[in-house]
Amino acid sequence: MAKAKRVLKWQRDPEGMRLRILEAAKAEFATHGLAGARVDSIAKKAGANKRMLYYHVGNKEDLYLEVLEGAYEKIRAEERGLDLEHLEPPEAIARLIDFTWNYFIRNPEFLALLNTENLAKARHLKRSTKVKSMHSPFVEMIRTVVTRGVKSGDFRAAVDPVQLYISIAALAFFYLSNSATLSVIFGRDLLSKDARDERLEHMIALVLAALTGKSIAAFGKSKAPKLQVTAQQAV
Amino acid sequence: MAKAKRVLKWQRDPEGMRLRILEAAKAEFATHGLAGARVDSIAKKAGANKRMLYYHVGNKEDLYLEVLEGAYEKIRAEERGLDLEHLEPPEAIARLIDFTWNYFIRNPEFLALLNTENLAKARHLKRSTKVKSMHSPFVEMIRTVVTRGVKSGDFRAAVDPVQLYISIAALAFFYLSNSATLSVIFGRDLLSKDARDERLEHMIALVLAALTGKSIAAFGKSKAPKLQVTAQQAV
DNA sequence: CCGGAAATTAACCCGTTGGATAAATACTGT
DNA sequence: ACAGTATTTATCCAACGGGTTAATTTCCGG
Repeated sequence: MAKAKRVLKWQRDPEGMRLRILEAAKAEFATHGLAGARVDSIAKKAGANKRMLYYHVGNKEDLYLEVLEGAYEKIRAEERGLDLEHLEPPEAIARLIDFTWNYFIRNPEFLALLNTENLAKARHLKRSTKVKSMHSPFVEMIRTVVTRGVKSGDFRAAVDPVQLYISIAALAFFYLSNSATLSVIFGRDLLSKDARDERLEHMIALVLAALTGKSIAAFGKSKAPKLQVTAQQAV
Repeated sequence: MAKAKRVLKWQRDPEGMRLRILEAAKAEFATHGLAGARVDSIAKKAGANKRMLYYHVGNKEDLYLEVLEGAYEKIRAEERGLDLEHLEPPEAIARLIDFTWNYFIRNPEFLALLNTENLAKARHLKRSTKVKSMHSPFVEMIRTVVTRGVKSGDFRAAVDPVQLYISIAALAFFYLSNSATLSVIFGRDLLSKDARDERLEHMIALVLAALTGKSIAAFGKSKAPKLQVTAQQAV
């Protein structure tokens, strides 16, 4: 009877199963893209059966969309916890950059998912009702910081918050998302601790120098590490 | 005899065929990624037969690598024609940004290919002998511009040319590569003529303001359109 | 304790896809 | 001309992969 009885049958756990499926799917889609992802592989990783995916979520594309929406929800949630209102404008921008950078580092699948979705020309995102509704009041948050900075004299000129946000995301996103090819091209490991610190410093220096007019050298060394926004995990 | 004789048999054209295959492959890989690309589809688009791909290039991955190498060669070639040496440092940087931006716009497949390769963790690029040897003397070109700018007093502080190059590429790359999702999120068409002009202006303003210390507003409106670097096609 | 719904498994279906084989056709040098 | 090679076409196939069907097991309300 020792081995004979198999593994105590199985237990029911719909919610848990659903989560495990989505988690496994996120990993799979992130590493292989939409077309490269294998449904069977997701099932196995989730400790499930292929049929379960269809039972709990839907077909491959539904699954993918759900994963994508989840990813957006997660970052937006963390962003909301940033509250830049109570910081001096330059500090606020620095914190935003720091957060964005570290979020991307902590969640590499997010980068991959976005790239995958853009390869698909945002085909899935377009048909998503959820995501469209959550276009963050984040832009407003940034707009406030910028105008506040201009008034206080910290910033020299107003900047379109959308442009600024995209630029900040760009500086971090591109570096991390393309670190593999860039590392080969430039022959240096761009993901080493030192390289990452240097990059964060550079980004903050670049943006703040542009906004404040102070020398790009004024934002060196000390700044970045100090304000480490690790932001409470929002899940 | 009018229709009977078919289409005059066929003509031999190895080089032409090879080019058509690579061109078709570039388009296919760019739109569907590596896993999503279909060999048959490439063949059809090239006006060829699947067997031809294997005959002239090799299997799917070989084909992909060749396309990727070609893409790198092309941009490096155009970059070489930029000669920033004869420009005032700020002009040189502006021109570099302008060129990068317009190159990306003219060659959207390049962006997609890079993303695809990064999804694959640069697996193919690593085993490429060609690409590694051509890591542009481009970095040196930029380094020269920067140090020249510092000496002349145009720039306030020296910046690591690699960081600067990555940042410039980032500002353009991310915006264009992610325009699909960003457009959905922000609810505006980021690829309209106006939006593109605005973006170019913003990028130049941001980088030059950071480097020179002049107000971010000083680089408005007029600058960008004037120096249109369309760069002679290098193929 | 039992009947039925919910959850899970095992097995199969069938179009697709990368790749291979073999035969046909054009071209080249001699 | 003609042999030999380079190029191209026409089929074929085994594996894969998404999706489905049907049977099995757990659980919950009455």
